[in-house]
Amino acid sequence: MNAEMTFTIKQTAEQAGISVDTIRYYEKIALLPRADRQDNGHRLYRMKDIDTIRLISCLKKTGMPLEEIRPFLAVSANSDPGEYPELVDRIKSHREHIVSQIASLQQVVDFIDIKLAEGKYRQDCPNGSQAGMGENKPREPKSKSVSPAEMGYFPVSAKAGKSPAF
Amino acid sequence: MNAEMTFTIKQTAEQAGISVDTIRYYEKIALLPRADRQDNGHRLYRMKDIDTIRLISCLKKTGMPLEEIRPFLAVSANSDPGEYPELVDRIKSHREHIVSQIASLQQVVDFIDIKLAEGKYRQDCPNGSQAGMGENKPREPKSKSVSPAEMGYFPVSAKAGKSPAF
DNA sequence: CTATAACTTGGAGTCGACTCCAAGTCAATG
DNA sequence: CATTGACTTGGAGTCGACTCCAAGTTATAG
Repeated sequence: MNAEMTFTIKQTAEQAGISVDTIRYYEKIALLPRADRQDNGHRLYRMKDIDTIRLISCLKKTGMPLEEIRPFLAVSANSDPGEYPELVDRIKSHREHIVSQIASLQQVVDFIDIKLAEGKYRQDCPNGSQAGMGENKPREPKSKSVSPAEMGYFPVSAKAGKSPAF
Repeated sequence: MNAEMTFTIKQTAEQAGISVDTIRYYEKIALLPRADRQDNGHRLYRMKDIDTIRLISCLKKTGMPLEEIRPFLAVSANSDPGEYPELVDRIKSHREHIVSQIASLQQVVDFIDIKLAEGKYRQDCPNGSQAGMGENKPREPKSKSVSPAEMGYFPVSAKAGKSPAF
């Protein structure tokens, strides 16, 4: 129950798994708020700052560009999304984006599995936006089968061709 | 069915959902093999080329850098992964990468849901149980993939409090 | 015959996200 | 007191992945 544990930029970088330069860069572009400084001018971080950096790393891993991460942090900082309906909308929309990304990734996994299983390749990985799939948590969704042709940028015979046996 | 349908670069770009410049760029960096040319020098594409480009787009969406996509295409082109055990290993490893990415994304979705549901934030997406594994050294040169140390997402236990578990 | 459109090429420019550097400050150490 | 090390700053450089441009060719339309 110590008062408040604090960290140097180096310790913070280690804990969050990113470089000190990156932390300074995030502050520079104001993705992170200006960190408190000690008397000697050194940056001082607290657990919540590390959590924020971790959140950034996590979102980045989902392929979200830094600019899109901003609204998440704004909400995060305020702990009150209800007050920012616009941000909430953006977040909800990004949630949908992520959900479809999950579907897309799952298809790639299926694709790989099929290829590896039968020693053949070729056949596209259905891309894109799919209509309305719900949420759910594919914990270990073994084979869910490559989805049927749905969306598609255009009405193409693309899906035609050789189907991977099965 | 006609023998072999062919497409111009523009049609190909439209079908694959990327720009013609990007197709030329991929050829320039040899991610795509040099396309056949017509008598007038124009590039000529076939369905399989479009499939390949779609595969690239799909893998890109999973956050894979172009250089890592190469081996996939090599296997794809040969339609015989069995002959390239090394490539198969890389692909398997990328499969794992994708699976963990899915977990990561699901984490973010859960995070958002919790956030939106209770109007509070804070609680990271973290590397939660990183009690005692070696941290990734900052000296890590060029590796952006998910280090094993980076994956320890909390299960949606975030409900109750916000006290970081350590 | 010219204009337009669709392509070709090599190369330059852009953008996001770092990553590195030089010069300086400050605290502790030999 | 000189050195070492961890930090500070502003700014330059890098890298991946495009994106745009100028100059040229070829095919078709008016």
